[in-house]
Amino acid sequence: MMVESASETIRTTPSNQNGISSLSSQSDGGGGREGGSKGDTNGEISPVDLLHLQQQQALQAARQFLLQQASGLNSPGNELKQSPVQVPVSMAMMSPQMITPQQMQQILSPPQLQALLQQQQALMLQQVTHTHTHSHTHTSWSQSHCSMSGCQLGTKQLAFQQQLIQMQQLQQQHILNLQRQGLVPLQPTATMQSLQQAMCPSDLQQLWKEVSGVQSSEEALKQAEGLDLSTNSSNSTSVFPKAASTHIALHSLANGQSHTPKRDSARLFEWISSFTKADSGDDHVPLYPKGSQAPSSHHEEHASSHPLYGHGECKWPGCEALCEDMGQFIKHLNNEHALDDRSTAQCRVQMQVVQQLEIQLAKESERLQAMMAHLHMRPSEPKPFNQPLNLASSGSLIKRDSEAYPEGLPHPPTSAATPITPLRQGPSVISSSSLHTHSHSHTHGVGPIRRRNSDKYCTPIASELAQNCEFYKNADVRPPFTYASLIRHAILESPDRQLTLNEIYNWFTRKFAYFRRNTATWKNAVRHNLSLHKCFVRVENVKGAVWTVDEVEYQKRRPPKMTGSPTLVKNMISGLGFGSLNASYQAALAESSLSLLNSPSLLTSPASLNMLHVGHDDVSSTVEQVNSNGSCSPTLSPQQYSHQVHVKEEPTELEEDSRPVSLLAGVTHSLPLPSDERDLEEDLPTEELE
DNA sequence: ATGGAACTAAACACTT
DNA sequence: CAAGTGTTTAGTTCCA
Repeated sequence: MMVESASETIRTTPSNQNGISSLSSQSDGGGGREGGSKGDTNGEISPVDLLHLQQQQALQAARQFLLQQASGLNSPGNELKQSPVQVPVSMAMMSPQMITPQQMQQILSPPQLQALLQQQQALMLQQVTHTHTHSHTHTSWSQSHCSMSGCQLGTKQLAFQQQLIQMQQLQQQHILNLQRQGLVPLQPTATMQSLQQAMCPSDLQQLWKEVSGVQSSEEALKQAEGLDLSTNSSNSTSVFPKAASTHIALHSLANGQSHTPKRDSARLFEWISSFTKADSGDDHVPLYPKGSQAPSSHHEEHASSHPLYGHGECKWPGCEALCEDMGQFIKHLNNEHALDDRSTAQCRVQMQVVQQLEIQLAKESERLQAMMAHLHMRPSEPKPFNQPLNLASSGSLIKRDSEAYPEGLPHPPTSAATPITPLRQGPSVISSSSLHTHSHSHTHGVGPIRRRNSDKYCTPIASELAQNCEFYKNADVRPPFTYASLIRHAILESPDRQLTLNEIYNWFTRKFAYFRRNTATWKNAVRHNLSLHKCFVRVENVKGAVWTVDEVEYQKRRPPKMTGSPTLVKNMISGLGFGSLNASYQAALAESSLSLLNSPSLLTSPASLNMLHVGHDDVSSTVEQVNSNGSCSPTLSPQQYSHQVHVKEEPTELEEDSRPVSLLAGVTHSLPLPSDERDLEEDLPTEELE
C-alpha cells in the first residue's frame, strides 16, 4: 500500500527522461523488495556466500557500467536536474545492492540482463556442484556432474536437450552480439574458434575482469587447475586468460568504492590504446577501430569494408549516422566515436555482455560435450548455428521431443529440437538498451509498459518471456510488453484459450513480480484493455464470463507492417533480397530460421540481421499470417487460437490441416509437427515458464 | 505538428 | 453495502 502509492507517485513524476532518474527512482522499490537474489555476505565463505558475493560483484560491475554509460549519454543539461526521487550517482555507486534487477533492466536490455543472469545462474549451479566435485581436479565438471548422480535416462535426455537449447541460444546470442557490434562479419558458420579469434577473448576476459571485478570462482578454480575449459576447440584455452593477470584488477575492485568510473575509463583507455596500437600480431578484429586501418584479417576482404560501416551507415551502436563513403565514415568514426567516456562505456557494456556469453558458452559447450560423451553420442554437433530452427518454443519442443523419443537417446538436435529465440536480442542489445532506451524508454520511473518500442522492436513476447520468465517472475521489473500483449499471451497460454478476469490477474501476478504490486493500477489497466480492444472477446460461460482472444482482431490491431525503424526495415528488405516477400513474412522467416538466413548470400550486413528482430511483438502472429495461405497475405491470419475457442465468428480461411507448414516447411526442416496447434505458438508452455 | 497507440486514472453501471 | 466486473471517458506520453 505504501509501496504502491509511492511507486505510483514515482512513476508519474514528470521527470523521467533519463536512465538515471528512472534508475534511481526504483532504488526504493528494489530495496524493499523481498527479492530472492539479494545477497548478504557474512564473513564465512560458504559456496552460497561465494555465490552471493559473485552476484553482488556482477551487479556492482554492471551498475558501474550503467552509471558510466548513463552519465556519458546523458546530455548535459536538462535531464539530471529534476526528479525528486533521483538518487545521486555517487550514492548509487556506493552500495552495490542499490541497483536492482529492474534498474539494470532499464538500461540494459533484457538480453543483456539475461546474459548476466544466466551467467549468475550458471555460476550458482556450478558453484554448488563444484563443492561436491572440484576435488577431482582432472575430471571435467560436466562429466562428474553427469555421472555422479545416478540420474535416469529420461532426466538425462531432458537435461541434455536443455543443454543443447541453452548452448544454441547462447551461441546465437553471442554471434548476434558480435555481429551487431560489427565485431564479426556475418559468418553463419562461425565456430567457437572464429568467435574467439574475433573477440580476442583473452583480452576481453582481462578487460572484463579489470572493469568488473567479476570472476567466477569456478573459472578461477579452473585456471588454477590449468583446465582447458573449452574442449571443443584446440586453442580455446584463450578464452580464459592466465589468472595472474587478473588479480590486480580484481583486488583493486574488491577494495571497493574508490574505484570510480573515471578510473575505469582511464584503465580502459589504456587497454584499448594498447589494443589498437600494438595489434600484437593477432588477427583479431579490433574492437576499437581507431583510424582507417581496417583489420587485415580474414574477416575483412575488401579494403573498403569496415565492421562498423555498412549500407552507408555507421554501425556503431546507436549511431546510424549516414556516411557516403568510407572516408567519410572514417572521419565520422574518429570524430564521433573517439576514445572518450561515452564510447568507452558503450564498448564496455557490450564487452561485458559478450564476455558473459562467451564464458557461459564455453562452459555450456563443455558440458554438452561431456553429456554427449556420457550418453555415447557422436561427439559434437559442431555447428549448432546451422541447425534448423523451429518456430516452436523450446519448451514445447523439449516436451515433444521427450514424448516422441521417450526411451531412446535424445535424437540429435539437427532433427529438430533446435529451438531458438535468437532474435530476442535484436535492438535491445547495446544500441537500443544502452542508448535508445535511454532516450525514450525511461519515460516513467518504473519502466512502464508504455515502452511500446520494446513491444515493437524488441522481442516477441513469447521468446522474451521464455528467456526472461525467471527474471520477470522474481525481479520487480515491469515487463516491456503492452497489456494487450500480455493478456493475449495469458489467454492463449491457457488450456482452453480462455480465462476469466481473475485468472488473468493471477497469471499476471504469477508471471511477473511487478504485478504483485500496484494491483489497483494494473488491474484497472487490464480491465480497460479487455474492454477497449476488440481483440478480446468476452464469452458468457456457464459459470461466468471468460475472455478469449480474437486473433483476427489482434492482427488488425497492429497492422502487419514492420514496425521497427523504417530504415532498418528497409535495410532488411533490401538486404535480404526478399523484395517480393512481405515484410512480416521476412521477419517471421528470419525469426524462425536464422540459420537459413544466415547464409552470407542472403544476409550481408549486421544491420540486416539486426533488422530481423524488429517489427513484431509476437512471432506467432506473423507466422500465422504467413502460414495462413502461403502467400503471405498481410490481412489474413489463421485462427489458430480462436477456432479453438468456441467464440469465434471467424472467417478462417485455412482449414484445420493446411495450417502451418507451407512456407516454413523448408525452413524448419520439419519436425514432425504435432497436431497440437500450440506448436507454432511463440511461447513456452506454462510448465516451462513456471 | 499531428494522429494513433498505449497507459493511467477515474467515474459509472451492473452483478454477485 | 461491498467487492468484483465491465464500460467508458479523459488526460498524458510517446512514436511514426
